[in-house]
Amino acid sequence: MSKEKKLAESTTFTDEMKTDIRKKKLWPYGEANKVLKRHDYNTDHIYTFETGFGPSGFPHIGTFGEIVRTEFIINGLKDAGFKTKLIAFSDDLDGLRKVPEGMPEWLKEHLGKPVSAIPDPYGECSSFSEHMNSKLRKLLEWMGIEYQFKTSKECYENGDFDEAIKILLSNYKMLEKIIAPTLSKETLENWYPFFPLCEKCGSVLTTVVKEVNLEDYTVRYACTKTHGEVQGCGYEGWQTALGGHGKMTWRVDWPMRWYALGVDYELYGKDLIESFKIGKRIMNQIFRTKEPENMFYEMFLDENGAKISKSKGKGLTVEEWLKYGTIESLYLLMYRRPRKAKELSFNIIPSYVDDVTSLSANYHSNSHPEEHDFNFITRFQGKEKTFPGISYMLICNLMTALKSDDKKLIKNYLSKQKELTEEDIESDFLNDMIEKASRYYHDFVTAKKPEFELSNEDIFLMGQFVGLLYTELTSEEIHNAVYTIARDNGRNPRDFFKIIYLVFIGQDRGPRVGTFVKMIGQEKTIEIVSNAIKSFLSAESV
RNA sequence: GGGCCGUUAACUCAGUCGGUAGAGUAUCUGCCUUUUAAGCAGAGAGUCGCUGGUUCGAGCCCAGCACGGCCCGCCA
Repeated sequence: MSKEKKLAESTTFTDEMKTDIRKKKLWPYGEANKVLKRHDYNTDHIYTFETGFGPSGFPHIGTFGEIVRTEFIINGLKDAGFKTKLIAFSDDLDGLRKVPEGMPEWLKEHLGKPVSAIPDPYGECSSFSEHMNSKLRKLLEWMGIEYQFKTSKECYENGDFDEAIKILLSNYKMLEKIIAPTLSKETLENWYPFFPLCEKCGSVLTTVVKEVNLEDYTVRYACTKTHGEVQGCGYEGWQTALGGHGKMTWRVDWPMRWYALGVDYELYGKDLIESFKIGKRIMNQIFRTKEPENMFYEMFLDENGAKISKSKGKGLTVEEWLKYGTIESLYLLMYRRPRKAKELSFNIIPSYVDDVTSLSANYHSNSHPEEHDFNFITRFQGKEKTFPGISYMLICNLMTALKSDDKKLIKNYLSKQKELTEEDIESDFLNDMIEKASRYYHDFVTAKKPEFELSNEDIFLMGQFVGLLYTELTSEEIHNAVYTIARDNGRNPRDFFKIIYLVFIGQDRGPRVGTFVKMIGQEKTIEIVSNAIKSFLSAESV
C-alpha cells in the first residue's frame, strides 16, 4: 500500500523534474540532460561521474578545473533532486617516465615503476603518488567537494577490474583491430593490452607479453623492452593478469574503468579526444554497452599561449589564484566557456573578481534567478550570497593612491565614496577581498618603500601643520593650510606635500591631504604625526 | 592527413529561453588650485570574420567559406 503510494509520488515528481530541467539551457544543464536521458530521468539511479588524475606530477589548475566543472553538472542534478556520485580516480599504476623538473635525481633509479611503488621524494607520504594524491584531496576537501577517491592500484588489487580484464583478454583479436590503426608497426608487433609488473625490477613499462593462457588468465612475459631512459632487466616468467599484478595499457584501461565502475559521465581535456574515441569503440564492441556521456574542455594556456604541462610545472596554480582572487572568481573562471582556451596570468584575476560582484547584483534583481550563472559559481548558494558592490580594481587603485593597504583606512575610504551598510563594511566578503587585493597590490603594484630623512625645518613645518589640527577644520581648509604654511616659510608646496606623505605613509605620494586627514580624523592625524616625528628624532640622536 | 576551438569597440573580454550591442582599459572633454595605474562627471568608438539559410525578428540556431590557434597522427 504505502509502497504503491510512494511509487506514484515518485513518478509525479519525476515528470515535473523532467520538464523543469529540460528547459534549462546553461551548459551544465545541457550536460545534465544528456546524462539524465541515459537513464530516462530515473530518480533512483545514482548518476556516476568520473574525473581522472595522473599522479605522476602535481595536480595543476586543469585537473582542478575538470573536477569543478564536473561538479557544476552534478550540482545542477542535485538541485533538481537527482542522486549523484563523483569518483576522483587516480591512475597510480602509471609508470614514471622521467624525473619531473625540480625533483631529486635519485628518482632516476625508480623510473619505469608505478608511481605508487616509488618513495615520496618529499618524505611526507607513503609513496610518490600518495604525495600527489594528498595535494589534490586537501584542496577538494577544503572546498567541500563531495567525492569518492579511488586509485588504480586499489581497484586492480581488490579485483574490481578482474571481470573486465577477462572480457578484454578473451576478446583480444577484436581489441587489436580497434587499437591497431593508432599504433606504429614496431609497437604493434609486440603489442598486448596488458603490461605485467616485473616481479624482479618492478617496472611496468618494459615488460612484453609472449604467451597467454586464457584458462586462468596468466601470461608469460619478458622484461626486455626499452622505454625512453628505462631498460628492462631481462627477467622472464609467468604472471596472472588479475589482482593487480600489472595493468591494462592506457587506451584500454580507460574504457575498462567506465565499464567496471559504471561511469555515466566524464569530462576530459581536448588532448584526449582520440583516446576517447578508441574507448568508445571498446565500450560498444567489446563490452557491448554505451560509452559514458561526455564533453571535452579546452586547455589552459600560460601567458605566452603555450599549454600548461605537469612536467614543466609552468602556469598559474590554484593556490596562486586563491592568493589574490576569491573562490567565486576561480569558479567563474572554470564556469565560463569551458571549450574556449584561456590564457592564464595574474592580471586577469581582478576582472574575474569584479565580474562575480556584477553577477551577484544581476542575479538578485533578475526575473528568472532559477536559471542563472550565479547559481553555479556559488554552488547553488546564490540566495545566501549577496556581494557588496565594491570593485576589486577600485580597492587596488585606492591602495596604490593611498600607498597603504591598511584595512581600516581602506574601509573608511570606501564608506565615504560608496553607500555601504555597516554590515557590508564588516562582511567576511569585504575583509577577504581587501586582504586579497592587498596581496595583489604588494606583489604586482607596489615598489619598495623609500627611506627618507627629515631636516629640522621639515619637522618645524610639520609642527605648524599639526598645530592647526587642534581646531576642527574642513578638508578644504586643511588642504589650503599646506599651501599657506609652505609659502609662509618660503618653501615649495610640492616639497611640503612630499614631506607630509612621507610622515603619514612612508611614501612620497598619496591621496589629497585634506580628505585624507578628515578620513582618518584630525585627532588621529596629530597622534600619527607626533609619533612619527618623535621616533624620527630619537633615531637621529642615537 | 584527422579533429576541435576561436573570430564582438583601439586592447582584453562579457553577452543569462532568439527580442534595440555591454564592461574594464585606452582615447577625448570638463571638474578637483602638487603627485599617482589617481578620483568624479560626460563623450566618441562595433556592417558582432565572410556568404547564404531558418525566423515576424539572429551576436546567439543551421550550412558553407576565410583567417587565427590548438590537439591527435610517439607513449601513457
